[in-house]
Order: sequence, then C-alpha cells, then structure tokens
Amino acid sequence: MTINDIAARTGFAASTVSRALSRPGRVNRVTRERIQAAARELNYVPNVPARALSSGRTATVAVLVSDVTNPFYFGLIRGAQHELRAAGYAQMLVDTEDSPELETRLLSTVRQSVDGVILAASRLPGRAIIGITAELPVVTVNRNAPGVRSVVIDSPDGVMQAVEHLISLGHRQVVYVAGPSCSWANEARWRAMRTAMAKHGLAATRIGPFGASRRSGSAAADALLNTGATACIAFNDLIAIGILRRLGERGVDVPGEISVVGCDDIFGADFCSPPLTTLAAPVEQAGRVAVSMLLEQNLAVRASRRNVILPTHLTVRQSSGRAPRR
Amino acid sequence: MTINDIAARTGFAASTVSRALSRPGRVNRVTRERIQAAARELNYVPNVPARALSSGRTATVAVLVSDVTNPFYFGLIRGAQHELRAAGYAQMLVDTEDSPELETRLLSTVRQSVDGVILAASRLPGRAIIGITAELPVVTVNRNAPGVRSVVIDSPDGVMQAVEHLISLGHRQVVYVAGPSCSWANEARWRAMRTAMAKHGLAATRIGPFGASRRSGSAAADALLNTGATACIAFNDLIAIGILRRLGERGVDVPGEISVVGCDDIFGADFCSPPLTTLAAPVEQAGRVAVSMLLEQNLAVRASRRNVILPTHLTVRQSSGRAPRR
DNA sequence: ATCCTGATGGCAATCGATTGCCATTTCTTG
DNA sequence: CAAGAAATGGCAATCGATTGCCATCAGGAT
Repeated sequence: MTINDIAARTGFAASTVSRALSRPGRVNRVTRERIQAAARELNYVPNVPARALSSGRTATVAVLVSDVTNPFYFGLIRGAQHELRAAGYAQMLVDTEDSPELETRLLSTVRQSVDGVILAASRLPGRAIIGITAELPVVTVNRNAPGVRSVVIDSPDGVMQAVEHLISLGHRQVVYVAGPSCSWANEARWRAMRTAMAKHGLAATRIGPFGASRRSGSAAADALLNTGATACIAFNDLIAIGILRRLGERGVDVPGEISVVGCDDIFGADFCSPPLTTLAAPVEQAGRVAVSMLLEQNLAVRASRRNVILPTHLTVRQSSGRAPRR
Repeated sequence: MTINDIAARTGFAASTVSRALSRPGRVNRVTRERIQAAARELNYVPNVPARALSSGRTATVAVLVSDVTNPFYFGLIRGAQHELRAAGYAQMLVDTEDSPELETRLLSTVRQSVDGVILAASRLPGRAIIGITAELPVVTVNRNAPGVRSVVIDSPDGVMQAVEHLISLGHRQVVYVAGPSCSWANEARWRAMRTAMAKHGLAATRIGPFGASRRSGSAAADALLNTGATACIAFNDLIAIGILRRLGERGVDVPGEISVVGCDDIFGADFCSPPLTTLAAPVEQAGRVAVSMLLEQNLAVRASRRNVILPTHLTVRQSSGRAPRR
C-alpha cells in the first residue's frame, strides 16, 4: 500500500495524495476527503523511512539512558513516551551502558534517524554535548551544559533539605556516598551537601565513587562504617538500598546506629526495610517536560524556557532517625 | 557525508562505495581499503532511512511490552538490547499500555520501520498474532500461538513447584490471585495451579482478575482475606508485593497467618518485607534468546528451534512458611 | 472585457543507498 | 593459446514520499 496505489485508485497524482494526507490545508476539501477515504479503505500506512528520507523528518526521538535496568528511568521513559505519543512521535530507547564511548558511538549512529535527542544522565563531557547540539535538537535531563536546553531535578535543593533533616536529628558527621564520577548530578549533589553542611559549621566527607547499582552498596556500606559517621546521603536509591541491605547483614541497626538517605524515590524505596528516607523526584514529569521542550524547538518556538528546574522534596520514612548518643 | 562524497573523494562510483562498505567480498581488496579509509576519514555514517528504503531492511527490531514501568521487563529489554547490539541492530521499544487496540495500532505503524518484532506479553488474540506473522518475523515471549515462534518461561512448571512447596508446609487452601484476563501467562499459570492442586486431591480457588500493578495488590489482599485461605500464589511479583504491603497495614502476619508466593522474581522481590518467595524467571536470557531466534529467521535458518521453554525455579524466601494451626 | 490573485493539482526532481545488469579485465584450464 | 569462468566496477533504475515550480482555472476588482 503506497501513496501511488491511492493515486491510482482515486485518479489524483501522487503528489496530491501526499498533500491531502500530510498537509490537508493544501488541497480542496472534496479531494481531500476522497483521498482520505481511499487511504482508510486501503488501510494505508505511510512508510516511515521513505518519509524520513525525503523530508528529513523522522517523527522519532531518541532517549538515551545510562542503564535501562535502573528503575530511576522508568518514570522518565514513561513520561517521555506519553508526550511523544501524543505528538505523533515514536520513541527510540537507547542504553548507553554508562559508557561515554558507547554513548558517542550510538549518538552518531542515531543522528540521522531521529529528529531530536533526550540525553538523560549523559556521561559525556560538556563540550561533547554542545557539539551534538549543533547537529540535532537536544534536551538534557539532570545535566547542564551552557547553551543546551535542560530539565534538571533540583536535587541540590533536596540535598539541603536532607541535610537539615539529619542535622535536626542530631547528626554531626554526615557522609556523602558518591556515584559515578562522570555523572553531573553526582557533582551537583556533593556540592550542595558541602554548602549545606558548611552553613552549620560542619564539614562534609565523601566516600566513593561507586557505581550506581545495588551491588556497589555493599562496598559503600563497609566504607561508610569505617568513617564512623552517624548518617549518610547516597547518590541514589539503588546505592542506598544496597547499603541498607549490607548494614542489615552486618547487624548494624538503621536508623538506630546509622541513618541512610537516598535520592530519587525509585520503585522499591517505599517497601525496602526499613523504608528509605529519600528525595522524591518528579521523574515522569521530567520526561514529559523534556519532550515538550524538544518538540517546541522543532516548531521554532525558541523563545521559551531553556532550563527548567523541577522541585524535589524530602520524603521521610524509617531509614533516618535520631543520632545515637556517644 | 554521503556515499557520493566518498565516491567523489576516491574516484569510484557510488555503487562501488556502497558495495565496499556493505558487502566487502564484492570488491577488490585495495579498492575496498581505499574506500573504507576514506569513509573513516570523512567520518561517514550510513543513512539509516535511505538504506531502509532501498533495501527494505532497517536493522531495527521492535520490542513491544505491555508496560515499561513493570520491572519484569527490565531484564528482557536489557537482554534483547545486548543481543541486538551485538548483531548491529537497533531496538525500538514500544509500550502498549496493556491495551490490545493500542497494540494493534502501534504494530501497524512500526510494521515497515522494523525488520522484526518481539511481542512480550502480548494482549492480542492468537489469530491477530498469526496475522502479523504473515507480514513480519515475530517472536513472542510468554505467549504461545500456533505456528509462531516463541520463548516462554516455564512458569507452569514453577507453579507446580510452588504448590508442592506450599502443600508440604501444610497448606490446604491455596488461592490463585489472577492477573489481567487477556494475559496468556495468566491462564497458563492458573491451569498449572489447578492441575497441581488436583494431584493432591485439592481444589484451587481463584480471585481476580487484577491489574498487574502494585496498587491492585491492596484489593487483592482484601479479597484474599475473605477467602479464608492460608496461602496464595499471585500472578506476578508486583501484585504479590502489593498484597504484602496491604497485609502489613492490616496487621496480618506473613507468613504466620498467610503465605504469599509471587512470580518473576523482579527487582525488589528480595528486599521487600518479608522478602518474597517467588518463581525466579530467567528474563534476561529470554530477551537474548528471543532476539537470536528472530534474527535467525532473517537468515533463513528456519530449521531451528521454534519454541523455546526456559526453566524457572522456586526461590524460597520469607514470605512463605508453615500453615497456621486451626 | 481585462488583469490580477489565490486556490488547486500535476510534473518531475530529490533524499541516500541498494542492486540487477552489463562491460571489461583477469584468471583458469584444457 | 583460446575459450570460458570469475572478478570487478560502472550505469541507471528503484524504494516511497516530499516539495519547488508551474499550469490551469475561478472569482473579484477595475
């Protein structure tokens, strides 16, 4: 079923059929209706590659994530999916496996197959991201690069809240459990934590970097115990849950001896034991907003917001509590 | 950077360049090397839509899942991703939102943009699936349709194990908590459970259907309590975790008063409280196998395995225990 | 009646790569 | 050494849709 079949069927030229289908204003009403009826009847579906080739538009957006199996991305993928679907776009999900090299390679391959890219938690250096912007509309998520549109979840602000929370509970020595070193969010959170601690005249310490997975949590927990701290804030919930697990194994009471705070409020954070105090991130919204910003650019409404910051808030559960008496 | 630029640069015809790049055996060694060098130098990346249009092959495979946010799919997506990447294919992830209509619509749209489809947990009636097979290579996951290649995780066998497990612990009344009614796996599990119970002269009861989400778990838990059963097997871990949660809220002791068994061993099943006894499914492997079967067909090695069954095994954790004395 | 404008539809080029077919060259082989 | 086979490279058509440009026509203004 091609445009030509419809042309033959209706007696119009292929070009007219094309226009009737993709820019209805351009043809006469009765012509359009006849063609559309025929298209429906013949069960016509436009050929995506062909359209892409001639028009340069693919109606597809790539979403790059560092690890599909990280629950943090579920909401993002879903949010993006919704918004894209509504706009008639398809989503191409790409897993960069936390590797900058792979990310670069994949980006260059998808370049001409998509109309835009959403870079979620890119591991690329800033200049590389800016480079891509020259060839393709880009919106980053949880990542800032000069001149590149972005939506970031304001975890720095959340980290402040977390620090206040812990200090109010009497904690004096709080450790930051760092995530992957090439993660922008990781640095942002660490900076925020240092500032927040400094405001109370306290120094923050840091351990890591650790991979953003539950497994890394074991190592992190052990390192954490060595510091003698009474509380920690982990780069993300995956690590935090891993820590919880390991502390449980070692018989360390949470929050009795150590308080643990995570980031992101992923699936599972509410039912692990003890349930995790964490920074709730509006991830699904982030996905939606990122897509809408991306598509806006396509429509040349460039005057709009370039950098959106989404608020977080601390969700207190049972993994944090009063600091132990010494 | 197109094939023509390389042609101009090297002095060969575009057709030769094309061949040097995509079927190296067809051109002379020195020619090939010169062209490949030029391609590398000019940073040439083949245009996917163009290639798709002329050759009909897109080097892309669609993976349809009923809900991206269901952790069950992580492993599957990952496994598929790996295998596809290795074969030089891209993955197009499609969320059908548990709706047969949407599934149909999306299928018809992606039809000509992909070389094959992996239908994970399709909600489509069997005949519809067979219909698609006529137009496109298809491999189903956890779903059987006559003549369609499939990889299914042998949860029926697992369900048997689970039933034996519960019966050995003294349970006599075991309830099946049903999932979505158009899910094939759901029916398969229920059948298996009935047979297994019958083998011990016991009748199985069933409640539901419930949606495959944690939220449905609350309703399921309440319904479960009404049955007076001492144990249940839930369609999947999502529901099981929801049940656990609700039972906790209502002060029902698990496994003291009720034992709960899930299916799939998803992310979180090991750290919820109590940790969930469940049927571990080799999901990642399923993804890999499904892809390799799909690509095999493309290569016309049709003689191979058409229906692969992957084994499950019961992972006993703390949500199941001795039946209470009555 | 004349000229202009806007609406409408067709022609044909184009996007970038693939591929069937053919001409030429080189290699086998008897 | 001749004849046939294999290797190699080019030409040009092709995939399906889009789009710039032009021809035609109707309606309106003068």
